[in-house]
Amino acid sequence: MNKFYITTAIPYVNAKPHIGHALEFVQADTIARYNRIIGNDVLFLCGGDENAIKNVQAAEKAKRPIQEFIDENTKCFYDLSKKLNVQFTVWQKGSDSKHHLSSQKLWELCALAGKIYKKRYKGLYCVGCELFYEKEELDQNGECLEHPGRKLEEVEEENYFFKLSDYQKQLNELIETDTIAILPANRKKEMLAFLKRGLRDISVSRSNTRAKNWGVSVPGDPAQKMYVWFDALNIYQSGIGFNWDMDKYKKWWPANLHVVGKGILRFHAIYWPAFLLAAELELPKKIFVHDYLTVNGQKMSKTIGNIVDPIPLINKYGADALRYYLLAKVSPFSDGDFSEEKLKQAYNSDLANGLGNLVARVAKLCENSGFDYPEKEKHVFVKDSPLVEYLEEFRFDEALKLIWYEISSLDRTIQDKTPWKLAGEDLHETLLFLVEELRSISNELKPFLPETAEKIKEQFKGPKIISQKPLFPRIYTP
RNA sequence: GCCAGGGUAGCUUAGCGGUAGAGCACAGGAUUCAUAUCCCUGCGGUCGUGGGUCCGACUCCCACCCCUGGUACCA
Repeated sequence: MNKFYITTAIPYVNAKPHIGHALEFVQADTIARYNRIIGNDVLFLCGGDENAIKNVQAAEKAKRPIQEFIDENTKCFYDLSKKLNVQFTVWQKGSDSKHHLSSQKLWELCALAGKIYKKRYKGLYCVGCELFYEKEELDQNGECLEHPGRKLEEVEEENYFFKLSDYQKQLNELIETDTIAILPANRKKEMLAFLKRGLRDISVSRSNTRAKNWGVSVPGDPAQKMYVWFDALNIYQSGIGFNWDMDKYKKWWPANLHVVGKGILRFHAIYWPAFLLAAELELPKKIFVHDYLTVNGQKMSKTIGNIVDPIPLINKYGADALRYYLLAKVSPFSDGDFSEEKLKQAYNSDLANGLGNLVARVAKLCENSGFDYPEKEKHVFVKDSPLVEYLEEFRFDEALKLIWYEISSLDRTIQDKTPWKLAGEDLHETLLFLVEELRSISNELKPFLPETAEKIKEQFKGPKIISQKPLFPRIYTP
């Protein structure tokens, strides 16, 4: 049995989850479930990036105590995962003291290796945003886009820096040779292009004042907090015991797969491996980079007010319906679009008329026949089969297309054999074939639509098969 | 600005030198085991725009337009 350690990105908890988070959860869960089915020992981690300054700002805006605000938002993400049947094994909070100690250990290892040093940093600071900006990021008046009319201050601060520049050659080699594999290939090229331009050292700490005294303290310097990414990435290690249960850590590290959105690839492909190299720890094996969801062709944004909350959709259509949409109708390697209209369409044509109707008609035929259908075990994830290849390449859309082709083939077979006109051995043989095919389909659906797969399995396990209420009742109203 | 990827029927997309394929949606027909379902047939494309190469281009070359991402110490 091989171990398989998979992570999603650690969501920011400054706001409630949206449908984009659901996309990543479901993609990663499908990979995790697939690995469990083929017999791997799986650990599936998510958590909350709770130490970012933006969380503090969001809490202040909401006039709430920080910890309370964060705990509440974190719970929303956790609840979403539950509602989507996403089976995380570990949920690591960034505000957890174990995580703090673990991150301090990582820092100490980097410092011990001589890769962290102190330097004065001078930059243009926007008090409104509480962020530093580069000159190129500002408008023609030299003011930040969010706060026009407000002058930026030149702030000088002493920070700790990480010697990222030492790792350019090594990282290039690691990515080039797929020692750290980045999928799809154009994302790998993007990172190689980034490396080619040369790496600068990065600041990895903030003054307590600037961090609003929130976050992980720098070891040996209580006046400074860690740069959020330094500790956020380390959630992948702190969640599995780094510096608090080393046996557990040794069992699971390194990560076999990080699932991330395209916007945070650099942190995972460049910074994270560099920190680990400095600390002389092992490196993640693979990074799967998905794109984003638009809504009705528009980018989701608070300003436009088109953020889609997945919870009501799950309540209305069911977790598997949303899972189906996100996996089958969104291309994993390019931006996909979401609208409730499209979800409803996919629900009615593919789930209600397709899978659901097929299940209903076969069940009724079996019930009417009065025959027995003894259960047989069958493996569907056969090495080198197209379905497995699609799964290994994260082509969930193609994988489901394949399964839906089988569904419509079965419908055609039924049409062709007209079992309602048959009797005796002819009928039994035909129905046995249909039942076996349906059992295969339910097995194949397990990583994608776990609840539905289970229902079909139960209904068709035999020996007696009877009709039950529809899996996906058709939806007529808007 | 520069770099990478993309623009194919209403929607999602396959094809990447030899008279455009699929699914959904839509229209008609047939059937009744089934969730007004399923099955069959049909409708629907000057393949982003303008040039060029070639006997022949969605497919190769050039220019331009639009979309997405990257272009670091914001996430």
